[in-house]
This record gives sequence, structure tokens and C-alpha cells, in this order.
Amino acid sequence: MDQSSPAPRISELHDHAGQPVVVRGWVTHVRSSGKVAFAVIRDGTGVCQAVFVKSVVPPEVWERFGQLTTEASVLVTGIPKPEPRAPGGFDLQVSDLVIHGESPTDYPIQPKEHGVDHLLDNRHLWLRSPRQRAIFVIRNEIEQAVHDFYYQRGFLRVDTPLLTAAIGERAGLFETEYFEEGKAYLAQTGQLYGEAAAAAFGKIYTFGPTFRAEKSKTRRHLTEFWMIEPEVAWNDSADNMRLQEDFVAYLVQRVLEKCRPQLAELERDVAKLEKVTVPFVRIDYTDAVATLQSKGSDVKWGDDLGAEDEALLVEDYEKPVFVMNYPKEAKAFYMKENPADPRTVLCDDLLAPEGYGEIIGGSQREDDYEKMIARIKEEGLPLDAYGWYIELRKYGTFVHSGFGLGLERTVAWICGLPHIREAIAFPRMMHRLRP
RNA sequence: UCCCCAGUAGCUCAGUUGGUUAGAGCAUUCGACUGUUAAUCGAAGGGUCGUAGGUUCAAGUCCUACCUGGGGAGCCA
Repeated sequence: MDQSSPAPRISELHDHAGQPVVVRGWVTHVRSSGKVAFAVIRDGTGVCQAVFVKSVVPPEVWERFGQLTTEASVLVTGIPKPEPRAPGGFDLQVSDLVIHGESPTDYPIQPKEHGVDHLLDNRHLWLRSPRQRAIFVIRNEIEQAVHDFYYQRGFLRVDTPLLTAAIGERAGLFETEYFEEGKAYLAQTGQLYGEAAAAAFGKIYTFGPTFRAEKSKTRRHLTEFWMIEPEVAWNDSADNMRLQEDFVAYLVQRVLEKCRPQLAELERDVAKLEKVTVPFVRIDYTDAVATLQSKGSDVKWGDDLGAEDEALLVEDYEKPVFVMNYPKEAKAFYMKENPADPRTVLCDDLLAPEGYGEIIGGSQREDDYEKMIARIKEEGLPLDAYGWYIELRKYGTFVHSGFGLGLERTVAWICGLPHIREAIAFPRMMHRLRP
């Protein structure tokens, strides 16, 4: 093995054309035509094609090629040459081959269609496929864009606890023993802590995993998912929606700017993403109900909008749609009463186009001490569990609002994925705890 | 929790009104081929038809229960 040659990543091969290098990676395809043989090598940055010419390579190297199997890990020494016929655009004219880790011939993922059950059972191996890599490059770009967006706007990132006492929503909590304190619950949201942090730091956001023990079996649900939750002091509901549309438009823009090859790998219709520009569409709940009724829905004022209603509402628009100011009964206790119509609260859901549904839920928070206590009692929630949260209204209450954006739903929409489970490396669903 | 659907080779599937020895493609193994692109061509191996019970002369096929998974509803991001 040539120890003196550089070992660039495959994406860097163009800087080494004509010079011997060592490529380290995994074998994705092996083909032989008798006296010329090809092995496609993947290293996570791209693929290149190692070319073995029987009359050129040493006999023992030719012999070793014959032992190559899909997903064997290898160190290949050779000279990279631009080659339009080669996958990845580069041939590697091979002089030496070391098989680092062999791979038995029963590798479960083939370059053909598989059922979801099989793919999910083999998620640890499925991640190696080009499509999955494209998704995770885009997810990474979105995560980085989230941090850039808020950093540029002077937000502080605050990490909120995942182990909490019973607070937040009531249903669907994962519980665990917590020493002498009784039960602890995995966080369903960081929002309440985010509100405390907003009073301390002004503009904050959280970015972390959240947990819902709902027995939901749909293409939009996970039991563990990542959420970005900004909370901003002195923002009212209108400010809140402006922040949301700026944010979502920025994420889409960043992916369009940085991830064209990945969008192409996923065969995403980019024209649809290019239409996602501010301002988004705004529809008042009351108007939405009227529109839905005229379209034949039997929804009544006061009902929450079902998935079918949402789809019906969004079908006429090519950009995301805000539905604002829902009836009080349909929404959480912490949302602020709408002064213009006290039957409703100052909130918004943001519905993504193309049937991807709700990606954001946001609201202005109730900042009146007495009204908040009254709402907690109305909902039948245990007042003492919310002691510290209510104190945020006692000591210097403040107008504030915020929202939660579901990362996997956003990734699924931007990538055009048929199911949210592909938007996270190791999805947790009702029937999936491993791998 | 409710509704619908599926389970046959390692993978993806076909299998007729119930009828002899359950098939195909891919993958695997062996052979051929000096530019392959999910290479091609030839040959071979590979099955407790999800589990248990039932109907029948006869069950992959019909019935019941269960198991496993998928899609949707509700709830939400």
C-alpha cells in the first residue's frame, strides 16, 4: 500500500487529477467485463469509479478485485482522471487495492425497490444510499440556516429541559421514574421555559427534540421529533406571523441556494419551492370556515380544522397559508384572547403547500395574570403545577409571542418526501424503537 | 382507540371458480466477455405460503382467532 499518497475525500478528487491518491470508502457496485473491471466507491462526499485493467494491475490486485462485494470497505490507490462516462465524473486508474473490511454477500439493501418495513428494519444501512444522503445534506443545511437566521437577528439560543414535571399538554406524555420526585415526563415542548427565557433575554429560540406519546399512525407524525421554538418579547401576533414567514422563506431560499444537486437527486420540483416568497397568505379562521362551507365541508364555527379541511383550504394557493385566530375552545390555555373577538384567540397555524399540512403552530401568549388563572381553571388543569409559569405574569408581565416549527415536517416538505420518517436518521414511531 | 389494507424464496411480487411436483425478476454461486453505468449472456442452488385452529376427497387460495406491519381518522409540529 502506498503510504505516501494523499487521501482526499472523493469530492476533492478534482484537485488531485493525474496524481496518485488513496481513496477510502465503501463499494457500492462491482462490474467486470473479463479483462477490465469497475468498482464504484462511495465515501459520503460522492462516488468515483475505480477501474481495474487486468493487463496493468499486479495479479494479486486483480485477484483481490474478485473478492470485492457490495459494501466492503476499501483503500484504493490510483490516479484520478476526469471521465464523463464514470459515475461521479472521475475514474480512478487503480494500481493497488486493500480490502479493509469485507462484507458478506447478504447485504440487505439492493439498488431496487424495497418495502418500507424492510427499509426501516435496516435503517442503519439504508442511510448509506444516495437518496438518504441527499435528504440529510438538506436537513443539515436547514439546521444550519436556522441558527444563522436567529443569530443574525440577535436571538439567544436557549436549551430547555427534556425531563420535566407534568406541565405543557396533558395527553401523550412519556413518563419515567425520577428519584424521590415521583414521575418525570419527556418534554412535549420547550415553550413555557422559552417564555421565561424571553423575559430574561428578549429574543430567544430553542432547538431540540420533543416527545409525544400519541398513538398517531400517519405520514406526518413521529413520537420523537425536533422543534424550533422562538419566543419574542414585545412581539404581538402580527409581528409573530411576519417572523414566521421570513423564517420559512429563508430556510427554503437557503436550500435552493446551497442544495441544488440534492434536490435533483430527490427529483424535487424546484419551481414549487421558488414560489415560496413573502408575504404568505393570511386567512382568518372565521373566513376559512365560510370558505370551507362554500366548498361543501360540514365544518361548523367552533370546530378545529381537520386534515381534510386544511387540504381543501390550501389547494388554491402555491405558497404557505396562515390560518389565524381560532376559537378559544379549540386551542391551548396560554393563548391570548383576541380583543376584537373574545370568542377567539390570537394564534396562527402555518400550512405548507402541496398537502404537507401544518408545519407551524404559533400564538401571542396570554399576559394577563387573572385571565391566565381563569383559563387554567376552565381547562381543569392543576393550578399548582403552573406556579412558576404564572409568576411570569406576576413579575413584570409583557406582551410576547412565539411559535414552534416542526423540523421533520419542514424537511419532508422541502425535500418532497412522501413520509416524515425519511426526514430523520432514526425515526421513532409507535411501532419503531430500533434501530 | 377506531376504520381500511397487506403478510408466498434474501428482496420485490405473480399464483385463475379450491385441484398433481408453488413460479418470475433481482440478489447469491459458477462460467463467458477490454469501457461497464441497476452491464449483458449461459447455468445452478434457494420455500414450514405470518401463527394456530377449522371447512373439504383436496387449502397459498375459503372461514375464525391471534401476531406483525402499512395507510387513514382523532390529536398535533
